[in-house]
Amino acid sequence: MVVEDDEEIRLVLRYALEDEGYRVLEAANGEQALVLGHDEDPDVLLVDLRLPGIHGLDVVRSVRATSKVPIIIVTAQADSHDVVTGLEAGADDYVTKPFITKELLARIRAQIRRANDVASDHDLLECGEVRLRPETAEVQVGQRVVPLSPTEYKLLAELIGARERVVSRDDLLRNVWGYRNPGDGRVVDNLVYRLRAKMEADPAEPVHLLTVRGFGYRLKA
Amino acid sequence: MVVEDDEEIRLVLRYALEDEGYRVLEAANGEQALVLGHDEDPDVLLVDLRLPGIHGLDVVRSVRATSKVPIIIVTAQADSHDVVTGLEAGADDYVTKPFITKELLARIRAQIRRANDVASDHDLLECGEVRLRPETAEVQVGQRVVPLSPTEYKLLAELIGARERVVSRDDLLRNVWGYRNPGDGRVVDNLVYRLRAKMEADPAEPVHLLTVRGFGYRLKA
DNA sequence: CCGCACCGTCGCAGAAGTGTCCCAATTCGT
DNA sequence: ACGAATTGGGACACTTCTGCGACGGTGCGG
Repeated sequence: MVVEDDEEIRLVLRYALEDEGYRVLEAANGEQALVLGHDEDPDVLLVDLRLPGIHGLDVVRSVRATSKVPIIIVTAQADSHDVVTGLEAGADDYVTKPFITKELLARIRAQIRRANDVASDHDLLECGEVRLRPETAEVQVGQRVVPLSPTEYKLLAELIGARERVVSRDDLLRNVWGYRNPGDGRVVDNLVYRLRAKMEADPAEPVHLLTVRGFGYRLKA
Repeated sequence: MVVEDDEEIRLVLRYALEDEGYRVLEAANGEQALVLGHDEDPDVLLVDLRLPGIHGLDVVRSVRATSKVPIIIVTAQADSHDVVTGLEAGADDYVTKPFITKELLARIRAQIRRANDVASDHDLLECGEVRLRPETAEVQVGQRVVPLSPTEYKLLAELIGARERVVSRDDLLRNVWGYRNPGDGRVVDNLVYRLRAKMEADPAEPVHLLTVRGFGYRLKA
């Protein structure tokens, strides 16, 4: 995704990137960037620092707050203060305009390569003995590894995201099933039952996925 | 490790780095760099391109041939050709003299951080027993070698690129077929079926190209 | 001790996801 | 032009997932 207010530069970048086989998203300002970035989940961000509205640095920070996507700053001046600030805000690299296309492409390739390497072990979601593996859609409990169905996966991800806090049935219905109105049968209980059958050694005596009577469910380390 | 023939710059770097708590090795030329690097196995290399004797680029290549240690090029001129060549020789980053110490330090930190994350090789076209041969467009599975059609080749290349991670049908449609919008029939399943017929001993019980129900396909080593 | 709310357990049927095979359209070499 | 290889689409069967309801057990307050 290219975040850049100057249309001419955007086009130059688009053509250069598409020539290399990349799919390109364009954002002319920070707001667009945040919305588009959230919806489309791009593989790399090229961000101009000088943007109308939200400053590029804030875009970097906002994105970095929720994502590990590689961010390359494209800035008009070789201002080393901006660069340092940018890198510390979470950017991974930078180039200064006027940039040499070939160099930019090399840097993009490098970032993508690195992101692929990092992705595997770095997204590891875990809570105590329970480890979720996004790369294979499996749970590992102790030494045992079990494949999960899509719903089971989402449920467990939600619970792990809450660490050891209780998550109510309503919250689960909303975030896993996408329901709007609460109280929709016993879908959650069911899924928990099935999940326990997979990940608990003794499903009748769960040690990882606990019930908190009257409130919901939670994980325990 | 600082590889730099100018003693003054070496000292500047040494002091700056030691101030940050790093331990610094110095090499005044390429030969020293290779020997010292081999014996001491440093965490980061700072390499000047203009060296007496062996050229810095060749140092980069030699080191990169056997190691993944982060290499940062320190070059006297902002010559973009050198930079591109350097990055393609295997360097991870560069700064140009005169450099701002704070920026250099930020880049070193970034490289160390990223080196800790990296785990696997990436341009290797094999995964477990499955090995792709670009020059003949064939797969080798164990001892058996089978020719592939163009689409089969691309599909397998995509899967191998993902190592053992799951790849969704949408991703495959995008990256192998070049589709833009998801959900286009069952082309993927078909290709997988044909690929399994070629590379699996028992296509009904695949051991290499696995289905992850609800998510996509993945390879297994 | 009793009743109630809450939860575990299980069976069932429709829905969704895949494997398998066949066919037509296209491409390419002969 | 003809045939082989490739490839996308579709039909059908089969497996797995998933939502729902029913039943019974358990904890809690009166």
